[in-house]
Amino acid sequence: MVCTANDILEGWKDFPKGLKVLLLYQDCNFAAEMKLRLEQMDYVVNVFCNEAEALSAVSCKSQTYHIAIVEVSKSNNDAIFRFLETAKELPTIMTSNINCLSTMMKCIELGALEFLQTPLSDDKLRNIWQHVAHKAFNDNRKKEACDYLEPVKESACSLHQSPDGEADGINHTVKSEGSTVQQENINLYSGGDKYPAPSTPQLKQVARLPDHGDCQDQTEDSKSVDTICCNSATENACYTSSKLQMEEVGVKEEHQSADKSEIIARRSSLPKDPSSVPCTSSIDLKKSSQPPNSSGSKSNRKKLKVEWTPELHKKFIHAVEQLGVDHAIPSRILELMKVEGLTRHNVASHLQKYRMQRRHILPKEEERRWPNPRDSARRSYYPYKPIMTYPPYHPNSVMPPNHQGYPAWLPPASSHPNGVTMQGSHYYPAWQPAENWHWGSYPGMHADAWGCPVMPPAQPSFTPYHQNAYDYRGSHAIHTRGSMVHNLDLHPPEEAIDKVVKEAISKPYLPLPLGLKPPSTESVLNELSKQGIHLHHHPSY
DNA sequence: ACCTCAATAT
DNA sequence: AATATTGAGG
Repeated sequence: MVCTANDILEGWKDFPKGLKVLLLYQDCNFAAEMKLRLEQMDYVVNVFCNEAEALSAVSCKSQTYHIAIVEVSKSNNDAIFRFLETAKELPTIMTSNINCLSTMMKCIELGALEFLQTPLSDDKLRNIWQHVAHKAFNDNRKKEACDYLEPVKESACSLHQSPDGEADGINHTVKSEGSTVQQENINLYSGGDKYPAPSTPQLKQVARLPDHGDCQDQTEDSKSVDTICCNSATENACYTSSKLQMEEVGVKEEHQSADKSEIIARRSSLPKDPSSVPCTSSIDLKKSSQPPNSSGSKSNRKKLKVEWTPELHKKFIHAVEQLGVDHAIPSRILELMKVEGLTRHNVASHLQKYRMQRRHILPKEEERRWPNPRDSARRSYYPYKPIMTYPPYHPNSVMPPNHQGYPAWLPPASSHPNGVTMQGSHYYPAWQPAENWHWGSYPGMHADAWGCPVMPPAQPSFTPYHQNAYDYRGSHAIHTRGSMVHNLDLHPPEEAIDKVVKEAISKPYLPLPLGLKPPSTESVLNELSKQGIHLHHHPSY
C-alpha cells in the first residue's frame, strides 16, 4: 500500500485533517495533553505509553498510522530505539527534553525524521504533516524509478556487454526515460491494494535504508531487492515474492495496450485508479538453459533469444502499420514499439520474416483475386497490385500500395481514422504462424496475421487521403476528399516536396514511391532546381 | 549508421 | 522445419 503524492494532493480531502498520529509517551499526562493539542489540529491521535503496545499497534493491520511522535527520555532509550528499528515503515518524529547528542544521533540513524526539543510549539506540531507529504512524494519518486528500472535490470545488464557493442537495450531505456513515456509496472504492487486513499499508512520507509534504497543499483544483488522494498511488514510479502519470481522467470509482457499515445494520455491524466496504469513493456528473454551463475553477470553473455510473443508481434504490426508497410524500417519500428531490451537487430530479423511471409502469402491471394496471368507476370518483387499512382513528388506517393484491388491510391483502410472494422469478408484468410499464438484475443484484428494486410477493406465511402500513416515524417498531409483523378494537378506545398525528396535522398534504402522508377539523383536535382528548389547534393547518393 | 538479404545456428 | 541471429554487402 503506497501513499502517493497524488493521494495526498487529490485523493485526500482536507489533507492533513485526519492524519493518524501515534503518540508514544512514557508520561501519560503529557501524552494526554499532546493528544488534545493534536486533535485540535484535526489530527487523529492514539496514545501509547509503552513501546511494546505501540509496536503491536503499528503492526496491527486494522489500525494504521501516518506518523508517530515519540518521546525519548534517559530511561527509555533502548525501548525507543527498538521502536524505531521495528517500525521502520512509520515516519517518526522524536521529541525530548534531554539534549543528548548521541541519543539524538542514534535516533536519526535509526530513521527518525527529526528530533524536536520540548516544549513543542503549536507550529511544529501542526507541521508534522509535511513529513508525511514529503515522504509520500519521495516514495512516489522511488517507486517510479524502481518500477521503471526493475524490469530492465536483467535485460539491460545482459545487453550491456553485448559483443557487437550495440547496446540497444540500454539506449532504448535511456531514451524512453528521457522522453515522454515513462512506463510503470504497478502490477508489482498488485496485492489487491485499492488505494484507500486517506488511510494509506504503512508508508514504506525506503529513505531509512540509505544504501539499499536505491533501486538504480544495477549490481545484481537479489538481497538488496529483498531489503529495498520489503521491510518486515507482512503486507510487502507479495510484492517481494512476485518480484523475485519475476526475476527468475523473466519479465513478462503485459497485455495492456501498447499504444504509446494511450500510455501518454493516461499518464498525463495522472491515473487515480492505479489499475489503469500501463505496465512496462519488456521482452521475455529466454535464457538459454544457463546455470544460474552466481558471480556477476559477466559470464551470462549467451545471446538472449527474443521470443516474439503475440503481444510483441502485435506491437510490431502496429508499428509497421503506423509507418506503412513499405516504410517500416527496423529503427523506426523499434522506436514505435517501445519495448525495452529489444534491439534493432531483433526487429530487423522479424521484419525480414514478416516480409518473406508477405511475399509468399500475398501472391497467392493476388492470384485468387486477379487470376489474370498478365498481372501475375507483371508482378514484381513486391506483390502489389499496382498501378502507377501518384505523380512524382506528390506527397501521397509514399503511400503504400493497397492490396484490396481498389485503386492504388486508396490508403490502407487500417489507417482509416474511424477505425472501421472489417465487415467485408474478402480479406485474406488469416495466415497464422506455426506456433499457436492466440490471435483470437484480438477479434476482428487482422493485423496480427503474418503478411496479411492489416486492414479492413477500403470503404466504399472513400476517404482516401486520410493518411495518418504518412505524417510520421512530417510531410504535409493533404486532406482531400475525392479520388485521385481530381488531384492529378494538385501541387503540394514546397516544404512537403522538400521533405519527401530529402528523405528519399538521404535514405536511399527506403522504397521509392510506388510506380516510380528510381530517377537519377542528378535528374531529380535538376528538375528541382528548375522549379527553384535547391538541395545539397551528396554525391554519395 | 543503417538497411536488406543470405548464411548460419538453434 | 521454422525461426532467430550473425554477417556480408550496399
